[in-house]
Amino acid sequence: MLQVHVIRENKLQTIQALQKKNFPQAEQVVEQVLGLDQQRKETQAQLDQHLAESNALAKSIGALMKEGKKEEAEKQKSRTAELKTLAKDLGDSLSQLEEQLQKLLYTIPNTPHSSVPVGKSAEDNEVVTQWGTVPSLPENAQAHWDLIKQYDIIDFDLGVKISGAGFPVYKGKGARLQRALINFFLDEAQKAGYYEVQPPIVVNEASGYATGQLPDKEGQMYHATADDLYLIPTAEVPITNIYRDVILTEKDLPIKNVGYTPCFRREAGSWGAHVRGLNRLHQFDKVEIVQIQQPEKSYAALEEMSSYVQGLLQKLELPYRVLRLCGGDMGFTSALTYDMEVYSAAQQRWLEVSSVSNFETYQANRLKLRMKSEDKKTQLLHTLNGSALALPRIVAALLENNQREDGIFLPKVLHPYLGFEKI
RNA sequence: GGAGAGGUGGGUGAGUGGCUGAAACCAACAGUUUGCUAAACUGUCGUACGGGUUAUUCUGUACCGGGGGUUCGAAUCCCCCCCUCUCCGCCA
Repeated sequence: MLQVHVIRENKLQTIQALQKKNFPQAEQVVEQVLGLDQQRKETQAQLDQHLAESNALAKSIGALMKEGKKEEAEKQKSRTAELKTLAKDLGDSLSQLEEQLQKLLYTIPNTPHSSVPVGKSAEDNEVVTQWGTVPSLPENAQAHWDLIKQYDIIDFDLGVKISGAGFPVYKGKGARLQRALINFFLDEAQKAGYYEVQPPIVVNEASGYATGQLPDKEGQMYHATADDLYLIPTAEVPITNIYRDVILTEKDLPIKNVGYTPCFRREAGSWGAHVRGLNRLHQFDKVEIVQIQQPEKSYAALEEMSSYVQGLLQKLELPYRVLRLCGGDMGFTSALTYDMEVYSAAQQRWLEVSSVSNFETYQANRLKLRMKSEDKKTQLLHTLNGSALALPRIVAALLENNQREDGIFLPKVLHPYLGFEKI
C-alpha cells in the first residue's frame, strides 16, 4: 500500500497518478487519508503525554513507598486513576483511527509510473515491440480445443467429472508437454541467475494481504475455510512472502527467485466468449520469477525481466508482442506492467502469456520488506515479478501455430525435454 | 484426533512485579594491532509512530506470539485466542 508520508509530501502528484489509474474520487480519498493521519498524530501526541505523566508518577510512587511515605504515595495515586481513564479513551480513538486509515489505504491502488499511458481499457495499451512472423496455416486449421481432442492429449470432460469445468486432465504427450515446459522454464531461469524455490501452494491470510490479493481479490481465490488457508493464484504470493518482515542488507541484493507452482483462480464471473479451452482455467501451471531490488535499480531490473521473457518466447519460436499497459488496464498493486502476448494463428487473436510488473514499494510496505543501508537508515525495497511463463496459452499457441497435415511439430528447444518431436 | 512442552532482540538464551528496551554468548559492522589470513582487543549493534534540531545529537510513547484483565507500576501474575515443537494414534 501507499505510504502516508509519501502521499502527504506529494499530494497533487498522488491524486493525478491515481486518476491515471482510473481510481474514482482520488482527490476525496487522498484528503480523507491525510485528514485521518492528522487526527491520528494529534491523538497519539496527547496519549503519549498522558502516558508519560503516568510513567513518571508510577516511578515516584514506587520511590515514595520504599521510603515509607505512604500518604504522599496515596495522594499521587488518585491522579494516576484519572490519567488512566483519559489514556484509555485516547487509546481507543487512536486504534479506531489507525484501523480506519489502514482500511482506507487498502482500497487505494498503487500509483502508476510516469511512462504508463493514459487509458481506460485494453484498447489503450501501447505496443512496445513485436517479434516473429505469424505462420500461415492451412485452410482447415483448427483451434486448440479441437486439436486436443483429435490427438487426445488434454481432456476437459474428464476434468469435469473429477473436479469441474476448468480443471483439465493432461494425458500422454499432453502431460509430457506440460512437464517439458516446466523444466525448460526452470532451467532457463537458473541459467539467468534465478534461485529456485518450491513454496507451499496454500497460504495464510497474512500472506494474502502482504502481496495485495487480500482484500482486493478476496472472491477470486479458493478458500479452504476449515483451516483458513487460500489456494495461491500465483507463486508470486508465497515466494514474495518469504521476504515478509525481513530487513536485508545491501549485499543480499538483488534477490532473484524462480518457482514453479500450480495456480488456482476462481475466475468468478469472467466466463464467456474468448475463454474457451485453455484460454482460461481454474487450475494451471506457471513458472514465476520474482526480484527484490534497490529502488534505484528496479526499472533496469524490469527491463531485464522483460527481455528474459521475450527470450523464452523466441526460443519457443512463438510470434509475440509486448504491451505497456495503460492506467486503466493495470493491476491494483503495479506501478508499471508489461504484458507479453503470443499470436494464436488459429484463433486469430493475441493471447496473454506473461505479465511482468514493478510494484515499487507498494508490496514492500505491506510486507515490511526493507533494506538497511550503509548510513544505517532503513528503507523500503522494490518488488517485481513476472510469469516466465504461464503454460496453458503457450500450449494453445504451440498446438495451433505448429499444426500441419501430419501432426503438430514442437520447437527444437523442447525436444530434449519431450523425448519426441511431434504430436 | 489424544497428551505434554513452549513462544523474549539477526541467532542461542537469561530474566516470577519497579534498578529491564531487556543479562550473557554468538553472528554482523567499524576501528586498533598484525607481512597476509586467523586470533586478540575496543567500540557499535531492535523496530514503529511522534516532538524539538536537521549534520550529528537530543527527547516522548509503544512493542518480550495476539487480545483483554489485576496493579500506582507487568516480559514477569490472571483469563481468552493463535502459533510452534515433542510423544502417541491415523495416514502418504
